[in-house]
Amino acid sequence: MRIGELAQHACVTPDTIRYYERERLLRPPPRTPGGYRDYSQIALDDLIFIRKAQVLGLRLRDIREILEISSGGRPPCEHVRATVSARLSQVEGRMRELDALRGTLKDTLVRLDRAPEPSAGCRCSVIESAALEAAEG
Amino acid sequence: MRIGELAQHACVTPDTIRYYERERLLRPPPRTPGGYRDYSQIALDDLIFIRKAQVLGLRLRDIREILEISSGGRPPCEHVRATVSARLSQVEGRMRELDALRGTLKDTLVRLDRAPEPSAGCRCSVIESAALEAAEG
DNA sequence: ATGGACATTGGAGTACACTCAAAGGTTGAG
DNA sequence: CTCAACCTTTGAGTGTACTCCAATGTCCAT
Repeated sequence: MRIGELAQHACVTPDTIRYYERERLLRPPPRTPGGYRDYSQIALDDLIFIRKAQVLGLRLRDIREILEISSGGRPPCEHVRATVSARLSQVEGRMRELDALRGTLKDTLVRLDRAPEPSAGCRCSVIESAALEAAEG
Repeated sequence: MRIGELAQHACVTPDTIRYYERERLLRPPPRTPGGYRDYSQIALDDLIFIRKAQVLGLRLRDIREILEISSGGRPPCEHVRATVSARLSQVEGRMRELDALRGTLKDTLVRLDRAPEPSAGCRCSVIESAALEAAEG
């Protein structure tokens, strides 16, 4: 199977497949006499595994580690659990940050509604009056 | 005031100030005979304005637009409102994405707890059994 | 043999806001 | 004079997962 066909089966582009190979997520396949990559069904399974792991929220770096462990013959389930758990913490942390940011943005909109008419020469009273610790010293 | 002093007052690094100049957020200041940047108090105000707008969740690109408008003599408040509002939508969209991802990750952890003992040769039954639409055809 | 679809490589570009390094010039104190 | 601390510029690197390009080569049907 050539790269275009494999790509179609997995709903990715050939560029993505070559990228995964460069990043060592897929092993380099054998080549045809003309130099084309020649994939087996196993390569399709590998590629689909990668996409599934991505859908679960794992990063390519994580997925590479999982694949490396399972190439070593050991089941990677324990590592998967740690990875998923770490990623969950990361996502939750990011959500907390975004939540705080959302609060600030909403508050800013309220203040903009209440703000006096803009005076000439001011940049923006609402931004100027924003709290900024430790920058005035 | 030289760049290091300005940087200290604003709690940023000299590199950041030069970066803002390259990105046209700060105007190029006059130079000393030796070629050093020579900042006024006004530059500090500008820099603090930028940091405040950043704390409010605006991007440098947005802030540059606001500064351009206010250099033109007009108060940028109307534009600020539109910018803040757009950024709020963006943040909320991102939060919805992350929330979905969090759900998937949590669900995966539950399935990992319930999973049978790993069998030799399996990569990871939980990942393998993940739903992946449109990739099997 | 000719044309079009497909493949190859290497390298650059995307978004974002910096951050760092190298190689050199300036300033001010001792 | 010398030394450290500071400054200059240019250019590249960070993280993420691709995406696109050019120039060239292969395959297959006509």
